[in-house]
Amino acid sequence: MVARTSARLGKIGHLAELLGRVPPAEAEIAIAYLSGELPQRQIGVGWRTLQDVPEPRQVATATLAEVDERLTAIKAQVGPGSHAAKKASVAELLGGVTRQEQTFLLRLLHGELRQGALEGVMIEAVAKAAGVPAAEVRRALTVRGWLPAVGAAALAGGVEALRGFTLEVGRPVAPMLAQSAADVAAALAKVGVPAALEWKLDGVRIQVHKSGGTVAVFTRTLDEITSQVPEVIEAALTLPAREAVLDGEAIALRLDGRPEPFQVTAARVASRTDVASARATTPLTAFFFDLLRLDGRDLLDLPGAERFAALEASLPASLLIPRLVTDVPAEGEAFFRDAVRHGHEGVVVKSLAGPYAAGRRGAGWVKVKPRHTLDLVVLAAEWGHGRRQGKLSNLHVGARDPETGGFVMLGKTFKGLTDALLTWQTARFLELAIGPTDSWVVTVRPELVVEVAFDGVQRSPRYPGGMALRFARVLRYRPDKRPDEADTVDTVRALMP
DNA sequence: TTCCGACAGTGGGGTCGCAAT
DNA sequence: ATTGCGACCCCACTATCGGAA
Repeated sequence: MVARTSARLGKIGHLAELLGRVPPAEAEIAIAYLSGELPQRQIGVGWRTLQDVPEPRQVATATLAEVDERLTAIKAQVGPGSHAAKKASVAELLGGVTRQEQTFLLRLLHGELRQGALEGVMIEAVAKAAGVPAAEVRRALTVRGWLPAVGAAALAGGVEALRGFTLEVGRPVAPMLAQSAADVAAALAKVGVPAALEWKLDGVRIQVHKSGGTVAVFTRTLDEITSQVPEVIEAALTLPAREAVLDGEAIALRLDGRPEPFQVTAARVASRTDVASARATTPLTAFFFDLLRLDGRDLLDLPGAERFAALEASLPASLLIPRLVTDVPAEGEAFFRDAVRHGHEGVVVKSLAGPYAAGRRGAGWVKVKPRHTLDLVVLAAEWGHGRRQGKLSNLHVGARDPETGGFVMLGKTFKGLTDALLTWQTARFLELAIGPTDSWVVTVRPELVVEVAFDGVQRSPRYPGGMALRFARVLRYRPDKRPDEADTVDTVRALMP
C-alpha cells in the first residue's frame, strides 16, 4: 500500500496508521523494517543465500518479535558450515510466512525495499503517529543515530522522551554531508560569503570520540573502526581536552606528503588481521575539520566559525585541515587549484554561520572537485531494475585502442541518464544489438560515441586495460562523432596517477 | 504560480575477511 | 590456493513531492 501510494504525504499517512496499531514492544522492529533496516544491521545474508525460496504458507503465524529473534539467530551462525546453516534457517523463516510477508522480507533482506519510504519519510510518519513535531524527532535522531530507537521512544513517551536524547560521548552522531557544485564560484554563491574553504582529502571519514583515556573511532556509516586506526587513537590521546567529539578524515600519505590513491587508504582501514604491519607499510594521518563536543559542552548548534575556532584552540596545527576564509572568489579558486596541485580531491566550501547539520546534506557544506571528460564508445548495456525495468540502463563504455583498432572497456555507468534518454537508447541499442537481446547484457556494435565525465582513473584488476574510471557518468551522446574519433586508451593512461 | 530543498532510487569500482571448493 | 560472497569504503545523478518564495 505504501509502495502503491506515490504521494509522500499519503505514504506518511499509511505508515503512521500502521505504527499506531503496532504493540509497543514491537515498535522498534516495525520502524526498522518499514524503513528498510534490520535491528541487527547485517546478518550475513545476501542475494546468494536468498535464492531457492520455499513456497509460503496460507495463514500468518509469525509475529515481528519472532522474525526478529530468528534473524538474530541467523546472524549468530558463523564458522564452518555456516553458509548451509544460514541458508537452511532463512528457508525455514521464509517458508513459515505468507506470500505477502515473504515478498516483504525478501526485499528487506536484499536491502531493496523500494516502497519509497526510507528514513526521511519514516521520520515524518513517526512524528505523526506519536503526535510530536518532526523537528523533535530529527533532533533526537541526529544525536542517537538510530531511528527505530528514537521512534519507539516517541511513540511511548512523546516529546518528553525525545528530549531525553542528547549527544553521548562514545555513541556516533550521523555525520554532516555536503552538496556539490561545479566550481568555487557556484559553491560560494550557495553558502554565502565570507566562507571557509577546506581541502577535500580522498580518504576515509572519521568521527573520533575521546573520553579521558578512552577513544572510539567511527566511519561515515557509524561503523566502529577503532581497532584498525591506532594512529588516530594516539593522536586523540595527545590532545589536552579531557572529552571531545571530532570530525575529520584519515588518509594514507606518502613520504613526500602527497596522498596515496584512495584504494590504498581504503585497504589500510579495512585491514583488521595484522594492523601493526599494515601500519608499518601504510601509516595513516588524521586531519580534523569540526568539533561537536568539548569538555562537557555540545557545540553542534554553534555557527561553523565558532566551532572551528574551538577546534583550532584544541588541536596542534598538524592535525588541522588546511583552510582559508575569504570572500574573494579568485582567492578561493587559487586555494582550490593549490589543493588539487597537492594531489587532493578538491575543496569543501563551508558556511561560517551554519550549525552542524548532523545527518543532513544541507547547503552549509558544498564540495567542489575537478571534472575530467572523455568521448568513449558504448560496447554493451544491461537491462535495468525497478523504475528502469524494461530499459537498457547500465552502459559498458570503452576507449579506442589504436594498436588493434578495437575498444578497451573502462567501466560501466548508469548515471546522468534522463528518462527520455533511457527510452531512446533502449530502442537504439536493440537496433545495434549483436546476439541475444533477452540476456542480462546486450552487446552492441561499437558505433555510438558518448561523452562521459569522471573523477579520475584508477588501477583495475577487473578490466583488460588495467584501468577503470572513478564515478563515471554520462554527459551526452555525441552523434557528431564516429567511433574512430573517440578518445584512445593512451589518453586514459596519461591520466593514471 | 513557480522555484527549489530534501528524499528515494539506481546502480558504479575496489578491497578485506571468511567459508567453501 | 583460489573463488564466491557479504560488507562497506568511496560516490553522481535524476525524478518527484511539497513547502517556500
